[in-house]
Amino acid sequence: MPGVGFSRHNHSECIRTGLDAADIHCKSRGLQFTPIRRRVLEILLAEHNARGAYEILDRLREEGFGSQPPVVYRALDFLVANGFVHKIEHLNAFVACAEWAGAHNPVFLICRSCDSIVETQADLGKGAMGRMVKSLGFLAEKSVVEVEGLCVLCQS
Amino acid sequence: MPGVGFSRHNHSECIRTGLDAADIHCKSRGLQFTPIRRRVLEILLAEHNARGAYEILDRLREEGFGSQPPVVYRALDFLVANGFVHKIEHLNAFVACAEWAGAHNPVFLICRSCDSIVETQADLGKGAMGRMVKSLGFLAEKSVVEVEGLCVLCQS
DNA sequence: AAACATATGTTATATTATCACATAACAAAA
DNA sequence: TTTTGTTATGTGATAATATAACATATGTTT
Repeated sequence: MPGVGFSRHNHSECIRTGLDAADIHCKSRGLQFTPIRRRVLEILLAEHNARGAYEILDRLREEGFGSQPPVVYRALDFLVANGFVHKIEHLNAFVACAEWAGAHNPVFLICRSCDSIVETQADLGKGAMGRMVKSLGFLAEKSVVEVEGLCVLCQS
Repeated sequence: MPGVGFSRHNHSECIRTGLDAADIHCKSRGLQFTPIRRRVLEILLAEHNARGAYEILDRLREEGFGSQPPVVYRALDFLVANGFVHKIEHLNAFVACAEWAGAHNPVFLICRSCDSIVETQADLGKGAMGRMVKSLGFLAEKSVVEVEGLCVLCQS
């Protein structure tokens, strides 16, 4: 299992941290972190790669949760809306947030060989890109940055 | 019709330039710029916004071309592979290339109000982002940058 | 003209996502 | 604690996006 920064790490930490952060966030805002939502997040936290909605749905079905598409899409909508999960548009798939700290501008590095995904940060509002956007008078609200290529491990 | 840089411009120029560039490119490489391919590019060049594959297919059908999905997807595949058209992943839609000059690293600014799209350039390989990617040892091959927000005209 | 490669026509199907409506669980107010 | 309103889930149907597979046609090279 490739990991954070495409390197080895104590992955059980990732899982616990992710679930705990969601727990706290929901509690503090009166949101319901229900079993389905928790389980979907847990499934996504299990590995640093993206999974399709129907792949997750299969898991839910096996485990006795509902088996219809809305079940998983609702949970994903909730998790995405609250920043626990991101959608990788390029793959029509979902990945657990790995940089759960404050507002962020995620950048995803997607390895086309092993499918692992690393989430990093980059404020596009700064630098050349920011100036260019500003010069066009565009008001940026949300950005999707997905870089496809080969991770360290897959280059050899 | 909002235009290049979300501003007024002689749009017929955009269309002619786009078609001519494709013509030349194909001729020089022995590629077939067939009626279907030309027409799909023309449809996309008609406005600076993205269109779904099935919307284009409807047009083709009305005009007497084939009416099945592969017809449009094949043409789009060809146009995307040759850089005349880009796919906007966030919208599952396609837009004509507006920066037809050399290899490029397109950045799309998508207005969520009027749906117009501006394509600009930004080499992510440079600056903070580039250093970060490099430090992870990631070999970037292709990038998708899509910024959603409000264009100048729609902010008032 | 023959052989090959490329493009199109067409049927079917896969994959991703949403709608609509009934029921259930939870939360706040009376 | 019942009522009331809101939020979440169950479920069937369908919409929207995309590809597989195979036959036919067109274009290109020899």
